[in-house]
Amino acid sequence: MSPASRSNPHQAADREAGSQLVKAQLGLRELILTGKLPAGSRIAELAVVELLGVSRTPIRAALMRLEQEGLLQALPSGGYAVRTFSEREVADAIELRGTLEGLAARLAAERGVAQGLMAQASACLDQIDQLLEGSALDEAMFADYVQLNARFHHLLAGMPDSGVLSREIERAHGWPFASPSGFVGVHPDQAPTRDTLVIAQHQHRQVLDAIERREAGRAEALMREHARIAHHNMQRALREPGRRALPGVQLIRFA
Amino acid sequence: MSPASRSNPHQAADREAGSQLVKAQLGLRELILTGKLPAGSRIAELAVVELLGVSRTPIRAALMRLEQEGLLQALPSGGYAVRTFSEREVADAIELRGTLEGLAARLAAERGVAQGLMAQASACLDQIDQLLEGSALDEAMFADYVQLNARFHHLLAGMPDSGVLSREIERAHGWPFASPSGFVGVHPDQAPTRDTLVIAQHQHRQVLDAIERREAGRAEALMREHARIAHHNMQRALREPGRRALPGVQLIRFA
DNA sequence: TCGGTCTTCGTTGTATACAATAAAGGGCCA
DNA sequence: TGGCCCTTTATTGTATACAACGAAGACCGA
Repeated sequence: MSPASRSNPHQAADREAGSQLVKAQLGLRELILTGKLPAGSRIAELAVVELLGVSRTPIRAALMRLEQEGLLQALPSGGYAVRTFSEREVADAIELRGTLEGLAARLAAERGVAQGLMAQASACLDQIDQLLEGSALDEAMFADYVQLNARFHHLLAGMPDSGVLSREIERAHGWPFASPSGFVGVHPDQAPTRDTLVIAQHQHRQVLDAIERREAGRAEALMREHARIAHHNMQRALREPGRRALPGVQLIRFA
Repeated sequence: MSPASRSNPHQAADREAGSQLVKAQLGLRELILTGKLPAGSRIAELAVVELLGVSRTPIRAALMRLEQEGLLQALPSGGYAVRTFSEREVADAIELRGTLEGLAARLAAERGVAQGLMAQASACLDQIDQLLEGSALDEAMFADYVQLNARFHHLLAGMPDSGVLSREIERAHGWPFASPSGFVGVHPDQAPTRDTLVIAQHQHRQVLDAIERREAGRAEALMREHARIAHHNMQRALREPGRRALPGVQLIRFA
């Protein structure tokens, strides 16, 4: 029995959890982000086979996908290594995301957005408001914020109704630290201050307002600036002592 | 013998031409762009095996890559289909490229560019000037233009010295019609007028000038506007009678 | 003792066999 | 004759066997 301790790969339970490829992709992602596969190290396929209990074929497929996503680096002699990022590359990734989201906001303003979608986005922001009005600043609150924030950014990416663009934005979100809530740790120690979230939420509102008023240039500029909060959060988070808790930070090389 | 008429896959001749994966990827790309695999149709892996003389494994890898590139669409029931594009999706892809190249130009201006790289770009533009000064408007001239133009855009993508960004720009160039010279057919009939090329070249010069003077905003705006030439060329080219000669146009659905 | 070369081993790229699903066609019943 | 179900077939997802390349170590010679 080679793929270690696997149940029959074609049973219903496995299909529920998705295909072997999905299992491999999620598993690999987790292994990388949690640092179980050290940053910069080469990845041996057979090692992953033992770790995940999936045969080489879906593992190789997952490796290819993660390389496209940018988490892995293809080695010239074959195989892959866990990619590391310079601080500047992280900043570039954030700037890239801001630019793409800015484009989305501009196009949304220029083209107009379906009523229902705007309502969903607005409702999402209402929920964030409620969250911020509550006095709790605990783990659960930050976890909720991360989720709602991700939802808002997802809705915004869909507003221009452009498959091409929304796809690229989702790609940009793939980098763990470039994603909208990348540096919003769930532990209060590493979490940004409440004021930071208030500022971010203000920008959310203004962007939606600009889109509604069809003020394209303003919408774009706001989204760009909004992304820079992540850059600010990064600089703060990286200098904190307990930063290991943030998933993926160990992928960043320091100067 | 299953992979039809293959020479031994591990002979030197094959390695020269690159791995089987590269062969499959390039071959599939060609089959799609030339329309031998009809737009919208499902792709049967075994059919491609016979067409390219490569086994299923590298073919599947190539299919995955082309799906990431955006030329193929993953079907929910498994497998892939040749993706088709609405006219608006093409426009979006061009706008996306312009935005990314605009970001590159802005960052280049903000950060400054190595002397050697600027010199290369400048020399490239000199060559285009020479081309336009010559009176010939034949196939060879357009082919040269396409090559030099691609080179300039590639150099520009590298100017911010950002692996993250240059990679995304190259991705955006992957769409055949969104690439910088996408609608510059090599047949004079479908080629843009000389004046169009003169305008484009003027923008090239101005962008370089803006970057040199560290005028970031101007550099960005110029590159965005520059990409819109492609949009203009598209609208012209799509209404021409002999447009079949342009590779990839058959992927575009009309309203 | 050091350098070079040869060998061996591990790892990846490729091909193919197998299992399961989805679609298509034919047959049966109403 | 039309609709539904069953069977059959084609095609994908997965596992694994095999071949070649690259790296590390051992051996030999100087």
